Amino acid sequence: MARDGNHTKELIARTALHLFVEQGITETTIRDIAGAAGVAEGTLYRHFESKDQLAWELFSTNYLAFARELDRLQEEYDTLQEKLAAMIRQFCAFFDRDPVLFSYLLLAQHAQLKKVTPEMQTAVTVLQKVIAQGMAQGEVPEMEVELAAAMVLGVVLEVATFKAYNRITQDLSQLSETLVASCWRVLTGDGTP
Amino acid sequence: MARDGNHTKELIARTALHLFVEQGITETTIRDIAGAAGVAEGTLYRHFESKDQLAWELFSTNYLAFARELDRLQEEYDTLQEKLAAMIRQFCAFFDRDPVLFSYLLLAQHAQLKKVTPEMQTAVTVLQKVIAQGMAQGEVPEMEVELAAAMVLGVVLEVATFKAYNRITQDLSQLSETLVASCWRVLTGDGTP
DNA sequence: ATTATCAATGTGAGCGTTCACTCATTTATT
DNA sequence: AATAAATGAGTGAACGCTCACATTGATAAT
Repeated sequence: MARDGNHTKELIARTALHLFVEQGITETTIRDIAGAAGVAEGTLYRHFESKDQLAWELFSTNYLAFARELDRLQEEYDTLQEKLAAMIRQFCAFFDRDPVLFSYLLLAQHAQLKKVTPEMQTAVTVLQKVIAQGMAQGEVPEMEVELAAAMVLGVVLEVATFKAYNRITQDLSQLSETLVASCWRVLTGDGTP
Repeated sequence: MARDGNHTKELIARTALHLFVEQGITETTIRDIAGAAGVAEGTLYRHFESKDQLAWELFSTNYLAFARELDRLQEEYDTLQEKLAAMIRQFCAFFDRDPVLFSYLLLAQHAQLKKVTPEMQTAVTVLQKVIAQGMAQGEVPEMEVELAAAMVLGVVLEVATFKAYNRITQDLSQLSETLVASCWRVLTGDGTP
């Protein structure tokens, strides 16, 4: 191997990730990425087919890997309450470990989600599955699974978004138990006050 | 007045709104908008300074107007519970009335929020103000206002997002009482299980 | 009633710029 | 010497925007 190509690819990917988050994907040019990474434009095309493919690889790899991680985790527990708590803690840890990556997944969703085929497992489908099981077991009252999933996801995702915008200062992991409790309250209410 | 210019401006604005939501702002060209609206490119510049200004006008007008609407509404009620319920119902009605506009505000946020100065009143600041008052009155337990606002906003916003993606079929207004109940449960829990 | 005038509105070919991407060449490693 | 990696000037296409000109309709003068 000459001039570690893998290191260069990683460097380009990380640099692109940061710039995409700061400026948006379309607003970031190949020259921007190459310049910030300290490589020539041509080098980028030795490691990625195109700018689109770079953006997609950055998205799909991490988006799908996170879904697998969540699914593997939920299998370790028996009740919805435990599964949900574990997933939320994992989510918070993921955010704290790499906030830039999280922001990218959030940002790129609109553009890239069209390329996600229905049979792919995402964080949303895992959450819906777990909630549906919990309802079938009578652990929480019956309601529309999609609605329940949206509300739970909303609690966690919006807090993460606030954190990404520095509207919240604490680490997400410090807030995970509050989030778990709030999500549980949302699920155990049946909607009639 | 010759060849109703106001009508043309509205036509261009609505067309741009739809295309921006479908394809993204940067991905939509002036030619796209002009073509879809059935006018020449030059006509667009007769009514808007630039593409950026068109996107900003579309955003700021509606974003700030909605915040004013919410603030006016909350003033009509005395308790946090009533204020919150009224605001959520208003939010749902707004979405159902013009889902495309809502999607645009959601989509454009990332790009346009930098131009929103801190002293401008937004839906988020109104929500935070109302929640802070409710806590001061002892109506709900004390907790970080930003965190509480994020969770409440998340519940409503994510359900709206699901609806925008057709993951939920009912009108948002049909779900408003469920959302109100869920948000209330989030606020009245103190986070310690 | 007819015509002239004028400002508002609409047009689209063309301009300068920027962009993603290519490729002949150079550099580093084995 | 052979190969993998890196380079950056160059290319064609697409973009936002301009501008000289055409069209329209209201108003005023005849």
